[in-house]
Amino acid sequence: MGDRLTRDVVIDAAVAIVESEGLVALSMRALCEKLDVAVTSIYWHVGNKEAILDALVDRMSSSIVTSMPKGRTPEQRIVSTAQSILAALEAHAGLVGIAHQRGRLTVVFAPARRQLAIEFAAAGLRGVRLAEATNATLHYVAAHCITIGVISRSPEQSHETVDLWPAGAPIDRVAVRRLQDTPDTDRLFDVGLAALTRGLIARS
Amino acid sequence: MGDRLTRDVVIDAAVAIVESEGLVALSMRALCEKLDVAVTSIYWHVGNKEAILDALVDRMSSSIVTSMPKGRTPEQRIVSTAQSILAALEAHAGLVGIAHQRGRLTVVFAPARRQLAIEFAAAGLRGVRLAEATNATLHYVAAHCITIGVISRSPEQSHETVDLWPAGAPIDRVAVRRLQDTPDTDRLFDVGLAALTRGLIARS
DNA sequence: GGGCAAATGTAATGCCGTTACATTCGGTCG
DNA sequence: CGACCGAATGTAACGGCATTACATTTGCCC
Repeated sequence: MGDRLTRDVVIDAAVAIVESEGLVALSMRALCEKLDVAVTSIYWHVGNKEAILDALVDRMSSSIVTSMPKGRTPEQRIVSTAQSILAALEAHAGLVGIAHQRGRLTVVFAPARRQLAIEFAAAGLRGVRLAEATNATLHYVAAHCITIGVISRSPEQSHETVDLWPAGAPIDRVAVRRLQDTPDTDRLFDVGLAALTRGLIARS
Repeated sequence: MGDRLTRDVVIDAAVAIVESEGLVALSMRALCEKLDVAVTSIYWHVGNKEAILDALVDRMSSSIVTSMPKGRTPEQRIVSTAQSILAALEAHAGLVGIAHQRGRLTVVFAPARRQLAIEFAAAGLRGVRLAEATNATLHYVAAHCITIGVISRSPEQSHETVDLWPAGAPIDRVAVRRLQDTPDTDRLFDVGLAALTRGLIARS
């Protein structure tokens, strides 16, 4: 009975719910039930569900630390940085979409953006090209995260296979087989990232 | 009074709602109100809201036509194909996310996937590398579409500017200024796409 | 102890998807 | 023609959601 409700307590409970049952399970009712408190108390302390989501994004933002990039060449360090961002974001997969919706992903990315820009500069890029390369890389990572998040929220994928190569096609059998089954998304990310940085660094 | 309700009529109305007021406005109640019919009639003819969404995705799938790729080099044709997919999907921006959730985006992409694979093959790629390049490019386009869709559904962006370069930084002033303000997403897509294809085609 | 604001609770409103049940309509068959 | 039966539609609810008007309690200060 001595325990007074605090904004922090509410946010803690929200984090707990999201991390154990996912973002969809986060409702005001579930929250007040977990806290054994009336709904209105939450509104008193936090205000809104929007405010709760904002607070969750804040928590995520501050808990994300991007490790130092590894590698000898700028290209390696760029890839390393992007991968470390991805790893950091994947730990809070459900929240990335929300953070993005509120334009907060930019803030979360700030250190990584700085790091990437330095590495692209070290690779010889300047001015507009430097800025565009940095932003394109960040956009690549962000888009991948959000896409994965959207996938993970859906219950079952249909996976209907479409036969692309009925007749004798101008593509070898190995490629055809690989094109049929659904690809590994992580692998896809790495392949794309490597190609993207290579293409960005290369002279126009 | 002679007009009997049909599945097609329901789907038509659903399309109309989505195209005029967006996907969020599509509720069973809004639908039956537009049709001047009881809710249960919709359930009788279509079944579910899930079924309605599926039907919408089907409509989108069949209405998407990817134009012939333009350009002389394979690289140009790959970029052209990806851009034409993007344009086709952006016409139905709201539905892309749903299609993706149900794994239907793969089906929608089928012709484009074929086209891309042929062009990558023309660029000299074979086997696993060919398949991976194709999938990575498609994933790039899809992820961008979904990301844009997520953005467009949010009311207002925060756009809080983070000052990245307080002290004398190893980056030129032009780049810094460009890195400060929020970039144009379409431009970002094009820059990334060009670099991605260049990097994918280049020898390992 | 009185008063006052902070904190919490009760109970409602209006959305949403969905469904149990009653009703009407249209055609077929005796 | 009229009974019948299933297809089609309507009524009215259920449970869940976010939110809020209003009453009530609690804790603290004077």
